[in-house]
Amino acid sequence: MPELPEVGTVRRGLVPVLEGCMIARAETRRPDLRRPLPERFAERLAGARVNRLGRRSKYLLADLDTGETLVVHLGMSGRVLVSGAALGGFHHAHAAPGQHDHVLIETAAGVRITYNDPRRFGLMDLWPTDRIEAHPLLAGLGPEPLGNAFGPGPLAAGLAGRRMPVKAALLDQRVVAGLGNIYAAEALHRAGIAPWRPAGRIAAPRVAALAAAIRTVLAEAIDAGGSSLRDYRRTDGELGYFQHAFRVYDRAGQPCPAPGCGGSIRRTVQAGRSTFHCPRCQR
DNA sequence: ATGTGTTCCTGTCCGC
DNA sequence: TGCGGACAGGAACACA
Repeated sequence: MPELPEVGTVRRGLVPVLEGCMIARAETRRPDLRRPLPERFAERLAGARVNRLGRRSKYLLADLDTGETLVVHLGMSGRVLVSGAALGGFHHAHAAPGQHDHVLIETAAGVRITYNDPRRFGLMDLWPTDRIEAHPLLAGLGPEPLGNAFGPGPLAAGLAGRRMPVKAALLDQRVVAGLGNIYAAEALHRAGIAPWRPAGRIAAPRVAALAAAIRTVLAEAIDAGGSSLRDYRRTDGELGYFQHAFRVYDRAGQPCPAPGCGGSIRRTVQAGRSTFHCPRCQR
């Protein structure tokens, strides 16, 4: 579910209530998500101050003053909701946890952060902050698409020699970190590249256009607060609205929005994932 | 080494 | 209305 813009939006919502704040209490309502939660997870969080809340690819990273970093991935259906902020000294009661509320974190200021994940494809881990780049899930990640380490050159290098469809290559987090099914399809449409084209067989100018399209579509989606289809919500429970700006994703049979194109959006399946594209203007 | 298929889990939607 | 099957923002893993 959440790709880079959604995780970035969650981070934006959490920064004001978490960064610089103390975790007063944590509660795990089951022992595992996709994999077991860390040993003594709640105890290791309680009393810790959050020095900084960052994001790497689709991971949230909360640096604690205990020397550990809390690593959170939302999987397909993970949500983070903020509630119960103390306003003017008035603390209102927290709602009873719901069925898929798996982890609760409460700050010293009376804010509750609820991690909800029906499918439990998400994960949480604790890892030494000074070695966070060596975390097994982070070590192999490619460049951040919005950072200086990404551009036409790095993208071309990541795609070079690969015969798999470029759409599948964009989902490989080693090539570029943070793209998922929506934004890979949207970036390819903006760049006019067909999703089944072999990744290593795209001319340099078109790879450059793709790198630019990746950056712009992600930046626009972040501005829109991400895309809400089914599960995703912002931390205040509101919807993102970038789904209204989709040009191909989930638009099978609808007209291609490219000016003067007149094509019709098609849905196909690649590597087990739905792909949407316009056969007319994507080559 | 690369690339594809399967799997984890729950919820929703659609056709019969 | 019930039931089965397809499908869903991810990605690790087993395999050809």
